Amino acid sequence: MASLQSLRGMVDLLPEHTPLWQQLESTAREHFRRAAIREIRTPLLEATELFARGIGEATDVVGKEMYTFIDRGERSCTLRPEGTASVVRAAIQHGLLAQGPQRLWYGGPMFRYERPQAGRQRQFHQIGVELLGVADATSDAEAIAVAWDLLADLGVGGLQLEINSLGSADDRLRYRAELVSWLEAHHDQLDADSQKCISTNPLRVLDSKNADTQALLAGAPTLAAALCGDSHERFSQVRQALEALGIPFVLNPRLVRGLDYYGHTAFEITSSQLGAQATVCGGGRYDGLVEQLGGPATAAVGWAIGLERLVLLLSQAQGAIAAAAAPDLYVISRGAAAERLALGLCRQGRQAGLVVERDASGAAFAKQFKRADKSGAVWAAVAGEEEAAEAVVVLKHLRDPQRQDRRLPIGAAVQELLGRE
RNA sequence: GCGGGCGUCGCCAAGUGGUUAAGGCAGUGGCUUGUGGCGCCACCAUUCGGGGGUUCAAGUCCCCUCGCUCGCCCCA
Repeated sequence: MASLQSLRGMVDLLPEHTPLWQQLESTAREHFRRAAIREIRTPLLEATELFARGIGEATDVVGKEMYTFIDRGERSCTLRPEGTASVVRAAIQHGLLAQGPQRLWYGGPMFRYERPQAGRQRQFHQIGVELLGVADATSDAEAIAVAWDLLADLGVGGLQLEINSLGSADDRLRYRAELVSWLEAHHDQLDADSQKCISTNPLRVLDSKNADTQALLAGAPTLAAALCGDSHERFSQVRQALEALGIPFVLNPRLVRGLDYYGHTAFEITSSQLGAQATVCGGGRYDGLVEQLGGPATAAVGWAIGLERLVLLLSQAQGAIAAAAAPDLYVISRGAAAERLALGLCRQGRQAGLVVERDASGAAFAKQFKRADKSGAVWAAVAGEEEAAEAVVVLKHLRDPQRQDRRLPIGAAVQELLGRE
């Protein structure tokens, strides 16, 4: 088409799709409300430095996926590629952390310049939870439980929770050195992508999708073995808490995160019903981030759910969700005076709480009745020249041919329908 | 950034080089000058994402380009 199109990776959600999104969002809101987690809304646009410092300069997200530009004030700005950094920035900026632990959730569009594929767009939507100022292992489990219960309640099938411990910063530093020397010793047996990772982000080699590399890694030093006693103990407490909650999980010693701020607990919830992009929810602990962004030392744990993938799952699981409700009343009119009368009826009906649709086509009555029928409305109100002259409308039941039509002034017609609903 | 698949009406979709590009859905008008759901009739792509080329002849073959899509990387 030569006509204008949306930008690559930027999709329109048409009216037939928005009900599912609305249902999903309202279910999430209800879960957060019950968990005493409050909403925070931050700007879509932030200083580039926030993400560079928060997520990590060396990550792919910051290195090659951000929508960054210089604004008219010569500032480098970036459309948020994720939500955590903004939430932490806002918490620091407004001194929320001085008021005790913060239980926050956020939602909305995020932007990453990637090649679109199933379940991945350039403008995509996340909903996420951040628990700031909580250091105990049970909070990790609580955060996971909120995500797990939400997904289960939405009816997402084939869920699996995978967890791992990335250990403390010291643990990772030590392990990283061990791993790098091992990887270098086996350099020639690795796939090309993994070879490139050795110098930039060696831990990522662990979850390579290359089968040969995975087989080779069986002999590599493990992250678990590199954890210090405290880290081990902490991870064990998280697992015990999950067991106590009855939330099933599998240990995945190869699970690592792509954002630099994570440490200790890392987890992903995947669905077997998705294709290559199987992760619906990802998160973990990030005890160093608040301080790194200039705030007080604050322990924290959080996660994000990708809504596009969720919608993909839900739309194939339950088929198309019920479309918007049919109107209570469909108003048919013809002729200038009748159209004015019909307009007034619509307004009164709506003010009274009815869902009212008006046919503004001025087409033949037969046509308008066809559309009234198709709209799914139970009642139709008809106004033509005769009715307009008497200031009444004809109320007609569209689903029961036995019912008599009634001629009523518009106020009485609205009352009549309210009584019957 | 790198691979594979695909691109014919708003949607689905025939069409395997030969004169006027099936059909279905949706839409519009009518049969029915003010009463629907069924039925019937008519209308609805001078054009096959765009641009070049090959050929007497191209939606059908070739090249380029754009777009969509799936996967890699990475991530939710």
